Amino acid sequence: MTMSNTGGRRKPPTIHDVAREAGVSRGTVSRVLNGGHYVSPAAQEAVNSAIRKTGYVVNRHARSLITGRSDSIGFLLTEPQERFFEDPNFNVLLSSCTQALAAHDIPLLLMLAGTKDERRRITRYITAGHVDGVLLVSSHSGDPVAEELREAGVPLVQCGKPMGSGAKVSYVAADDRDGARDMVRHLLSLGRRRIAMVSGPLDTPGGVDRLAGYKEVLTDAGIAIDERLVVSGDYSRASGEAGAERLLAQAPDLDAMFVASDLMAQGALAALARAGRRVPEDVSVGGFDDSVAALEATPALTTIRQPYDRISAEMVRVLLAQINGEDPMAVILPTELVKRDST
Amino acid sequence: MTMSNTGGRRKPPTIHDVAREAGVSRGTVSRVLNGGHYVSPAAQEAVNSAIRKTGYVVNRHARSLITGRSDSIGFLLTEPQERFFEDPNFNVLLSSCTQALAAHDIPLLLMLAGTKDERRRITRYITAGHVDGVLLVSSHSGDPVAEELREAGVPLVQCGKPMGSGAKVSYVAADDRDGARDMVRHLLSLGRRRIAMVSGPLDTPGGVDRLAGYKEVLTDAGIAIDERLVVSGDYSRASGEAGAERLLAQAPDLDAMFVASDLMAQGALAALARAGRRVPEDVSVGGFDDSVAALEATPALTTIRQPYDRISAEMVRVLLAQINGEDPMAVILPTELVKRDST
DNA sequence: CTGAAAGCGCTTACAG
DNA sequence: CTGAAAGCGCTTACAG
Repeated sequence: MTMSNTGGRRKPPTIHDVAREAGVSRGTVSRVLNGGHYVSPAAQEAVNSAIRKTGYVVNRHARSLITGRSDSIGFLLTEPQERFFEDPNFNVLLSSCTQALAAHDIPLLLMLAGTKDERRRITRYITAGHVDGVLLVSSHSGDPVAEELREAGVPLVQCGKPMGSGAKVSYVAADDRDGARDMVRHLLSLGRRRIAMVSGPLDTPGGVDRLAGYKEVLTDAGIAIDERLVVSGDYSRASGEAGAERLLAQAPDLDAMFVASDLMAQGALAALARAGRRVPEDVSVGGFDDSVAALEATPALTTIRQPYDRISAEMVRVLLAQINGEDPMAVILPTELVKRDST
Repeated sequence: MTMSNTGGRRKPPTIHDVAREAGVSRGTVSRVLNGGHYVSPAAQEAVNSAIRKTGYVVNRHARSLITGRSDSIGFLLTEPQERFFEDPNFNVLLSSCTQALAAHDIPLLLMLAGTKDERRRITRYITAGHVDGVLLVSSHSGDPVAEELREAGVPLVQCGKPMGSGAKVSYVAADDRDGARDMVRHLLSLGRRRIAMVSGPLDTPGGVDRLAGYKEVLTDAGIAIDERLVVSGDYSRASGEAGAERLLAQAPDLDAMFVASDLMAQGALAALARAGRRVPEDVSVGGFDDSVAALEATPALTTIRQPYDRISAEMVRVLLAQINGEDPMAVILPTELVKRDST
């Protein structure tokens, strides 16, 4: 028992050690490990106390070898990383997915596949069965990785509605269109009538749907859509700044701006400040996301909250269900208007 | 061969399939997989082409079961996550570590252990051998996890100099003290004489060392240290704002601020703007990190660049060496002054 | 240089 | 409810 442990790693106890300690067979130990079905209370008890005593932790490799499952999940980013890492939403998503999985004792493998080469390597790794399923963060349409994984039958859930074909892919998304509607209605309720919009990229669902919500509410209010009031950015801060500048040039009489992400709204705020427009006195500004960027902005941004904690939890739930044989499904979560100082 | 693949996952080829295809034994296949020693060129060739043909990918679980290695690395965060996720440096670190490991075909497991419970669970997981080594991001002194892992003999490298005991732990860090010296010298060269500092937390090495560099240069320049010119924050934006406000109250005649992180400097900039001080005309402001926060700031921040790409690469290199039996080592990387518009 | 064989630590029918 | 046994896919001495 008194093993000389000179810095090296001890050999961990195996199921065999537990069985000996508990006075049962390895099969019985395995049974209590896997749910305790068909095990007598006495054996159950003996095994549990032996596990505590030995400090036994299951060897996942041995288990995976036989079950054919890896008991791990991949978190895959298939686009240039800068975009995601710049975006505060990404952090929230990554950390809450990690936590949701931790609750199931499932480790998360982070996979970055920004280049073609990396995508090939990682697709191979995944299809070889090294993870049981994939949480995919990729907004653009026609992502080849998503398609390949789907064809290979890898359980998959996307964050955000996929643009592409109506293929049966699971996804979890906030209700972009409804969020946009809420924001524009709020702006209208403030008496604003020349409401501009900086949308997201129009090859992403968030870009398209938020713009659609904007147009819908204005039209319903009897306000004609003025194309000079609409520009689009790429969700980066810089593009929000450029977009706002363009709007100020095209439509100097604007009295509100709905910007499709908080980060872009930060940029818009900078452009407005430079142009000498006061926020919210002269121009009301609404963002989208309710990320830390909304609070960091000056003034603090009125925005549409995307429930990223719930999104992550649902992504994990849907993926786990799919791994267990359930069919794909889409989950749409409601957003919420958060009023702060910019409107 | 024409297996009906109704959406399910095909059973991947095994070493046995490759052996049959190549007309050799499984042992020989394994040998070429593991470096090709003691294999004839002909066999080598046959096996490689069989691998291509079958699309074989090694089953890591089977391999790990026998080698006793997991062929994966953990990236462990032992503090409340908000801190790290708010900090843009963290993203850079995480993504470049992932990439550095990908080059070795080693997957990275993300591990968040913000609470005591999680720390216990994860320590257990790690010491059970589920990862071969750990990249640890934890700045505070006396982190119990670091200590436990070290005692268990788990290969470990920390990001940043550990505060605690002079224990033999590997770490990789930027030269904080030297970076601080460069910044303060730069401020002096601009003619500034009432240079204030917002330091980091004084229970972190970055907090202590950057402050030491500041004091050293001033003293060398024959300027007495004025304690009213020194406050400390916790690296958050808010604490930078609060710190700058305190400085302005305590020492209204200050003509420069050296702020120990770009994020805090953003906050300081906001406080200065509110106080009506122009940057850099009235007050020169220097940051630290050269994170995206430096570029997002208005005006763009003069700062000290921490080479996070190199830091990550070195962390991975040192960890891999340690896994292969090498002794721990510390690596200190030089910083660089980046001049922008705030000084 | 190469094949046959043992064994890594676990799970799971199969008998009882 | 429980034990004995087979087998998951690989690596590695061991003979040749």
